[in-house]
Amino acid sequence: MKLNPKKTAVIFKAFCDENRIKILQLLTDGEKCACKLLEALNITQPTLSHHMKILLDSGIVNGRKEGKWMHYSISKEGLKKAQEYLDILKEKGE
Amino acid sequence: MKLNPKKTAVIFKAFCDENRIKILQLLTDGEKCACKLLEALNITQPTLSHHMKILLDSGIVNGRKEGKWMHYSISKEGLKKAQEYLDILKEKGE
DNA sequence: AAAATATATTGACAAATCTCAATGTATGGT
DNA sequence: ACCATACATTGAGATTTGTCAATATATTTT
Repeated sequence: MKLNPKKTAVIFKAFCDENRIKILQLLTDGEKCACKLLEALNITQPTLSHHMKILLDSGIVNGRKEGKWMHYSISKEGLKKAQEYLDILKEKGE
Repeated sequence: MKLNPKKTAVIFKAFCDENRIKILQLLTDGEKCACKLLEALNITQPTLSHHMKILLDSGIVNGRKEGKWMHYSISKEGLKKAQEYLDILKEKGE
């Protein structure tokens, strides 16, 4: 198997920033709205919004809008895909 | 389990640059010296050296010096650790 | 319709990252 | 000792990224 370098980099951008790791960690105990995440982090609302966009683009996080609220949760499929990509790097290509 | 945000980000920096993905992909079929990697990539030697340092720091790549040559290979332990970190993000914290 | 709330977008700035040319450091060969 | 080779380091420029204040949009409430 072969990875698309550009696409792969986009996926793993989810994990290469300190605040995004914190966000993902907060989401491990279930779906949370942006306002809850904001409370737990020492960043401003636009900064959170910026990180959430990157996380959505990576496919590691899902978003669901409900009224005024944006609910975010970890995408198991996204995580699974990321792990599969790491598996590909383990494969010995003959 | 809890992740250290800073350390985790350092590990995953290995995968969030296009050229580093290409490098990792080249290493999937076994150990290679820097000169071979350089041939295969459209970057200068200092740029390669820069990326290899990041890859070594991440623990995803091992380095072995033999005479004039630097041999790089994928660290299975490093990859395993990265996958374990992704597993932690899957865990539902009650 | 006006006000309030939750989030996104824009624009600006600072810091980090990527890249290269030039130079430095080992190591091996002559 | 000198030269060549393989790689690392330094320094500089360009791009990207992270951050914030200000503003915009969407939704609910009054």
